[in-house]
Amino acid sequence: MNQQGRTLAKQRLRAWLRMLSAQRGIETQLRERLRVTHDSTLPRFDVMAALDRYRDGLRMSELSAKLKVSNGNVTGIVERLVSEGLVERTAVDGDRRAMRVRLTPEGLTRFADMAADHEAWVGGMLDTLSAADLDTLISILDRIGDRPE
Amino acid sequence: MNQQGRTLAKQRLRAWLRMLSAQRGIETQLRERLRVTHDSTLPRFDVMAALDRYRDGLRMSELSAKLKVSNGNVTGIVERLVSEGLVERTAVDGDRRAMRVRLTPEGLTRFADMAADHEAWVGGMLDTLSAADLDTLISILDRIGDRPE
DNA sequence: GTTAAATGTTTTAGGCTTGAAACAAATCCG
DNA sequence: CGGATTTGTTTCAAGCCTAAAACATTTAAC
Repeated sequence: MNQQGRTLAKQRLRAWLRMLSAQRGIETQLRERLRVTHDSTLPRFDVMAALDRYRDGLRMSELSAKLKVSNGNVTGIVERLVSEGLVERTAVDGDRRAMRVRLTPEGLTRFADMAADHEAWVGGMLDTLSAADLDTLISILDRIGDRPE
Repeated sequence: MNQQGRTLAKQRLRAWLRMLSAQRGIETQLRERLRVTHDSTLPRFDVMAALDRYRDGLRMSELSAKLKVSNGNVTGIVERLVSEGLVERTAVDGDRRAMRVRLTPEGLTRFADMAADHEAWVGGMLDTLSAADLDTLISILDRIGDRPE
């Protein structure tokens, strides 16, 4: 490999490490604030956000696909949300294997509260970026080919 | 808040969600490949990368600070690396509370192998980005203020 | 219709992660 | 000095996460 290729590879690695660092910093903040302010966690927030967007509910497998996490993982998180009364599971008629999950009325209002804070927190952490920066960032991120093969 | 502020906040949220999505996609790939090719994990790789950079070793607390994870977390990961013979812990003289952790010779060569693959994998996933994109991305990420208060 | 394959979900085993509590050693301070 | 605080690390309880196995149900293929 030539010099240019080597340098480019190093630069890509550097970019990845910065992404990782920024992401961890932001997540640490969000996790902490969600815990203190709403006695909740990021994974629960993520599940509720998906269900808030799909008000008719989602199947377990749709949920794990949206969130890009394993099926078994979602099972546990939903279980806790159900026991907190924020989410409910109903049978899907026509397919006795599947479960439909959706927010309860309580879950809906609780999520609205959390989402408002969440948006403000993220906004605060990214407030050093201009509208142009944000557009640029999004367009670059969208071009990352992180799919297998 | 005016229309512009609202839109900007939404755009920031959108940028954050893209970061998260790209990051998860890349991590999923790296985790899988590290597992299949080197029978290892990302957290172990991260610890070894830090120790590879600081050949004289690091204290447990320095290690957790570099990696931005909790102390207790590092304890467990180092424990497994020690049992695999890739890392060793020695007393710090002058302070009987502290431990110095470093790669073993075996750990050093094993890490070199993994790091080469890792760099190539990351390079492959970011190969749609030009040198200019990478510079832009890094400069934007570096301006994110993810520190508390 | 019966068997075989595929699909949807949960369970399991093991590892990662955190925040808080526990412990030990070092330092501060009267 | 001797007690109080701080510092470095581990332990603990709980939750998150994955891959693989197990299970139930549905669909496909004879």
